[in-house]
Amino acid sequence: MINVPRGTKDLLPGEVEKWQHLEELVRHLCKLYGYQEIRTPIFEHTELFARGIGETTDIVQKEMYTFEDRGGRSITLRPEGTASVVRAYLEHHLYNQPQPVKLYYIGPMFRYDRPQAGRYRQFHQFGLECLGSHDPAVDAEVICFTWDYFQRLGLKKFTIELNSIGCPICRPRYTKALKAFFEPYQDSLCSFCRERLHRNPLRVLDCKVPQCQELGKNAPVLLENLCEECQKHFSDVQSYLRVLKIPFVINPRLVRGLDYYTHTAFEVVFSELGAQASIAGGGRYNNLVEAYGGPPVPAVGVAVGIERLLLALEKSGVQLLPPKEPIIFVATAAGDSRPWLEQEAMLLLMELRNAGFRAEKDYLGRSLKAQMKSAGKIGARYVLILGEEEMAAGEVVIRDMRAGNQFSVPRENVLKTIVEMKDKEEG
RNA sequence: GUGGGUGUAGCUCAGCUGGCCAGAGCAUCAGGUUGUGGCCCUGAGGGUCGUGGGUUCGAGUCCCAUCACCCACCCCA
Repeated sequence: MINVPRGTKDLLPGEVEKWQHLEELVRHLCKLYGYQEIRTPIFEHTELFARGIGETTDIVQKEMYTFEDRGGRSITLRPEGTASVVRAYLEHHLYNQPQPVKLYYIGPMFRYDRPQAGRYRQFHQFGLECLGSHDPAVDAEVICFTWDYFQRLGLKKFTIELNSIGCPICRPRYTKALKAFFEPYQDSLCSFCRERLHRNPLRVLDCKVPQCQELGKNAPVLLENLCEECQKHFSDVQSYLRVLKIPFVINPRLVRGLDYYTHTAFEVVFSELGAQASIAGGGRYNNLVEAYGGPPVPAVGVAVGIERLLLALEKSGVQLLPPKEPIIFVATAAGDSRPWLEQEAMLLLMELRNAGFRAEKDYLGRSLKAQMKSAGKIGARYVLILGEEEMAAGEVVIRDMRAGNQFSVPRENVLKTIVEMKDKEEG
């Protein structure tokens, strides 16, 4: 018996419909916001991620699905979407198109993590990337999209956390000050933070160990040390959000690991999910395109985790299953002429489907009784019964499964009658 | 990668301190007379008790290992 690989799962009927619904809304909103879909490969040269995401991050250091292909190339299953989009933007010279270029993607991502609630090795994201504009309005648009999307789905109790992590001018200045601040207390920090202090000092402020928190209380605050330009950008983004009436809270400890990330950082948190509370994250990355060897193109983006969103929606009591298409079941009565009736049934199915109805019949050679039973089980709205006698008289029985009554109509009027009943029902 | 919990039919679970206990409900399929559903009744199929070792006369039931899932840490979607 072979099972799915660890950290992956099958999506069965009953569940996929929810995914389809989420995806449809993504596509619909992207149309409204002017984002066009881009499909990139799910694997790339390892170097793309190593350079773009950062050699020092956990993703690159221990979470990548990397392998050598038969040609000896190092290949990695994408752990996130931005790197590929930027690669494609450069590779196809999209910077020569009218700017900004607004793209969205949707699909599987892969990280070799230890699975737990809301965390899988193959998980799914959709994301937006807007390349080519510095305008804080774009930051606001991306956040607005995210908020709009969750709002339309009916998600409750989520929080948009916002921060600015500065730029290559002010952040290094700040991290240096931060290091200088903590260094005298190094021995009092937890072992993780001692490591963090070198790799990513901002994270020390986010540590949960009480002692580290205590020490961090008097540390310099990034938001108070932004350069003028960063401050302006940050306050502009906030102004836009206020005008749009999008609620947010400022979380000074919200951090992005790398130098390519600049200015805006935001996350959408659904606290009831526990340890994996973050259902979306995004921000600006004004230096990534250049880092990949392209022109200096500013950009901002967001990624939404579908599995986590689904969990959050469930906790919000959101019903995602769309109403089912009414089923018309064609049954045949037993008897010597059943083979012929079966052919008639197939023909009727086709007619119904051509007219836009969902139509089904039995394929297990069941008795009429059993056919009725299974029609009831799958929730058929009407059952058309092809009986020997009626057919001989040129008639078909239409049974209304909800009302529990039935009547005969001439064979040639079956479609017409069904359409009439449907129209009547829909008022 | 570290720590804790769990693992019995498709699903939810029972099986006390090791010995006819391999079970229930639901689901599936078939019947309840001759051409009709939803309720009810009857019956059937389906399990190497996660896997592999070990202890024992004998192991779902004890021990070890392994795998998977869940939860937490790390990190993130």
